[in-house]
Amino acid sequence: MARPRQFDESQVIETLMKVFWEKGYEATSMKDLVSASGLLKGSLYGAFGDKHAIYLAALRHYDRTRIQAGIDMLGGGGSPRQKIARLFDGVIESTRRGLFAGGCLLCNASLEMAATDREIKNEVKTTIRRLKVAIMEALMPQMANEEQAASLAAFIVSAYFGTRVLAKGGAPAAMIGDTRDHCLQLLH
Amino acid sequence: MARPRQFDESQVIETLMKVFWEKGYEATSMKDLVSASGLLKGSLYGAFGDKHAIYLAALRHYDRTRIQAGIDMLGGGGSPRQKIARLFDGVIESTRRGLFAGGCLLCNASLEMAATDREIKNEVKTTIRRLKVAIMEALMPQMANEEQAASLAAFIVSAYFGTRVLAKGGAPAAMIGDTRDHCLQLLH
DNA sequence: GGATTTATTGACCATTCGGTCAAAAATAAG
DNA sequence: CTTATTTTTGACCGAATGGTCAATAAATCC
Repeated sequence: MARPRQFDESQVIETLMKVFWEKGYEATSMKDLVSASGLLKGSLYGAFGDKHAIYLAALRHYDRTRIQAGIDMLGGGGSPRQKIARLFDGVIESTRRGLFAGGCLLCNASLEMAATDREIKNEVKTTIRRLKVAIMEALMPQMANEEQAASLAAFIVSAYFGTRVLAKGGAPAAMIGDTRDHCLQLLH
Repeated sequence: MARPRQFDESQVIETLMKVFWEKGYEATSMKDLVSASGLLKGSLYGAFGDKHAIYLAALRHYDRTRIQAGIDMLGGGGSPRQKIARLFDGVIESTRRGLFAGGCLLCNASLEMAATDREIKNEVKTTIRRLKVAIMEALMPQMANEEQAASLAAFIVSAYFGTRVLAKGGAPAAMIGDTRDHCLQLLH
């Protein structure tokens, strides 16, 4: 009954996300998004809405893919200690290789946007909670009770986010390794 | 022999810094800087250079004042444990009161600018090292050797930066308290 | 007071910004 | 084929962007 979309929405949002991921919200122009996606402005507005809506969609896509990948890693086999180690090893690995400069989109969004943008802040808050709960569940086998797990999980999220700041700030990979080691030390 | 400046440079840079601190680099316009400082564009360019140079000057001012204030706190009396506790209590305090939304300018700069701006990255890297060394020295009395102190300091910087991300992302103050407690736990 | 030097001022610049819209094109239903 | 519906397209918009500059003003030195 009508003309169909000539692109795959989820494929396009993956591309758009990467632009925001690398450059941040303000430094990304609609022109950047247009040329990265291959679509024209009108199509982007038609499919996703304005720049802000695209950013929000990108952030949700990041949650559904990258954060979920981290959570999946936590769900795999091994001791709590091994699971948490895997989380940090991902950062160390990508710092050593130094290919992609985006860091963590969730952290980027938290610092660039959350203070002035309620909608983004809510999204960030929700995703942080999701990650914390997943870490908590990974820890449970070794914990005396839920409160203990929750508080250690909060701590690990902090340390993890801290490594993302350090990594982007050009700190040596050894600092991230040190952080990892001390976190694991808290798991006996 | 010539007309003198009609403003106090260091007073103006304090004001300019606060604008970048709250809004970030890209979201801050020259108009913002003009109206915050009370100066006109030409005077700003004459005294500090272009927008990028002003940002760099602001970052250095942040190092000289706010980071130095943190370092001074570490230098005061008390056990290593008490000194580190003070560092985190500052974040918890300001999170609870929730007055100023800027978070930590050093973290903001690291995530917004360091990946794409070599000059900013160098400044960030230097300041992070300065902070790490200060923490290290605060820890020394309780450490077996310098390497141990260095690695624990790296870890504390990570956790500390992590709390700045969490705080801006709207995480509850309790999460920051949990982070603090687990850090202190590593100091006997 | 005249000369010299620097700071201030505000008009001005080209470019880019995010966003809109009417016309054209493509599809499916009748 | 006609009609109805939606997407695509690219020209277009006003506003805001970072930055420049010539004219003016204020100070010091001789």
